[in-house]
Amino acid sequence: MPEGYVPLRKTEHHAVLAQSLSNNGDVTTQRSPAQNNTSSATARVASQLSDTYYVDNFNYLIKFVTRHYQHLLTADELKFCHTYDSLSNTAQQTYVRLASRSTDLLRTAKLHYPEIENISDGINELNSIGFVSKEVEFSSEECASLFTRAELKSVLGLSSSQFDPACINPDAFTTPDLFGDSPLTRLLANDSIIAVHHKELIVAFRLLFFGNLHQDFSSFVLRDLGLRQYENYKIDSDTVLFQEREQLAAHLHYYQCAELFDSACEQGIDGLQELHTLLPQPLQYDKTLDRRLDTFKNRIARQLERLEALDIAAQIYSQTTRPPARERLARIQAKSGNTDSALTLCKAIQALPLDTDELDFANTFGARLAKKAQQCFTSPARHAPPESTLQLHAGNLSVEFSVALHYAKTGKCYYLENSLLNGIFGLAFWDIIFAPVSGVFFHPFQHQPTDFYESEFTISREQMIRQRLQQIDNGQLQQIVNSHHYQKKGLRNPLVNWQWLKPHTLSLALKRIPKQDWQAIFKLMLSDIRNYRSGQPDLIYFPDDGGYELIEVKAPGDRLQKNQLRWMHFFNEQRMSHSVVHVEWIE
DNA sequence: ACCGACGATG
DNA sequence: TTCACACAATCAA
DNA sequence: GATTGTGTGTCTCATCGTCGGTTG
Ligand SMILES: [Mn+2]
Ligand SMILES: [Mn+2]
Repeated sequence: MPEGYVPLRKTEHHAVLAQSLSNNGDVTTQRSPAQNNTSSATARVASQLSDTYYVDNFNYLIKFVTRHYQHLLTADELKFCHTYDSLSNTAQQTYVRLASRSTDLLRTAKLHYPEIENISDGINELNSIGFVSKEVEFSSEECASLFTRAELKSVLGLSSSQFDPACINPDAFTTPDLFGDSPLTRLLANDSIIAVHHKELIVAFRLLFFGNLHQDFSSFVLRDLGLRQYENYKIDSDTVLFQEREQLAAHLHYYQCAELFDSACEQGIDGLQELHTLLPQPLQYDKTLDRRLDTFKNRIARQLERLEALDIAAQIYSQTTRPPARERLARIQAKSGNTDSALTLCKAIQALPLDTDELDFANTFGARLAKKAQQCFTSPARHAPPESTLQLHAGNLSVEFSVALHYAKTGKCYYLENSLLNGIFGLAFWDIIFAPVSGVFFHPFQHQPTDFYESEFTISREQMIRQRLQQIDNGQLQQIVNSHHYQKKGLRNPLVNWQWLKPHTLSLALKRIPKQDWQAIFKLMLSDIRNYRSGQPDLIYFPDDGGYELIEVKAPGDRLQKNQLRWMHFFNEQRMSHSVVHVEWIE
């Protein structure tokens, strides 16, 4: 099943090793990132949280939504905020603790909060105003998930090793045994079940505050512990993320649909089609909603393609503009023998491409289609990068490191892939990325402006970008990069990977690569950050004789990817030294 | 007894 | 809760 | 050669306790 992947988390955390290869041929491995940094941004680390931190954070959120969004809140939501405010400290503590648990049903015996003086007082108070229920009805499935397998086995008398909680008889928990006790009363002999209410309101509040649902209260904690440090950008208090209630409702609605994706996949074509009809309507004034909906529609349609429901997929693709919708549509048309409309679509993409990827597709795919159909189609010639072959002994190292080691004999060579150009771009334009453009910073936990990958990013900052390119022309690049590297070290930036960027490598790159080349690189990246932040060559090589070369390493059987070819094409046009090295293993 | 996944925590 | 890359399988001419 | 799907390394904040399964 291609979609619906199971994300697996690695608990074993391998220390990240940054290998730098010098021309004595020795391989130095450095542990990173530096914990005892002396620079300004990393000065504050490992602070302690106050003992009321979680209530403080919750109160902050409540205050934020009532202050900024009072007019958008429903009567229920307002009442919730008001009631919460009137609670005793103990009840507030208790509610925040309970609401931060992942399930709605909880066992009181499993609650251990030593900082709450008397948690049963808190629960009683919450019960009286309806924030929790002490009397709960629950299904046998819910009951099974509340207790451990050992507990269930012992109380149900099913000691079999093949015990499956999924097929417990619905009445099993309530059926009295010989002594007149039901399994449930035994499970609850020294325990009780409570239900936590109104958690869905907190979800809505999170959306109002963060603008998304993948961030939560841990953002506060991680910041306050100094584990995630954000740039101190100016938050735009004039613009507000949501104007209308229908907007909030639509986003919440979307997130509910997104959760259904996996099960819809399992239900096949009908399930996916049903899910598509379930989606909220877009709103003209909400571009974020458009983006979320279009991305999701593309995902549904892509899965329908896999199930060979091409017509339905095509219909959904044609409802969105977001790439790769037009690419997929053209492929479907070509596949179903509709060469003419596929070609027309390719020409439309060529005329008004929405991004680089789409344009490259139209050029290559259109040319191939036209050739087959013997029609006329114009597309730029493809660049064939200089290639060479290197014979190496197979060892423990990856191909990239093996080649780097080879080049280290005659210079310095680093395996940095996207980290180098991205990192220098991020440092060179740091202040512009975090510039106070209106409506791009809404809360203190953003690592990038909301429009970072949009085409408006460049337009909204045109003046600043022009100035920066001029400064680079005046020879100030090295100074700008170095000062940002020093001042901002450890702060989050969408393009800067601090562990891989060592000052030595930075200064070498800035010294060896001329400013005209940097200007061209930056202009290119600014033209489409999303598509040009990847595909950069594996290695950068600084020969002892001077100069530099960007090298993409290819093991036997591996070939250039689309985005890698794009960069090679650019290097060629800019007359920057580049090549592809094919490795042949010997012995 | 050991492990890996997972939730809770600050 | 990826994301970007390498790699393998498949199909078509 | 083109396309697609799958696997892998790297990246998440780090650590502790529990659960459930496998191994001895
Ligand atoms: Mn690579
Ligand atoms: Mn490579």
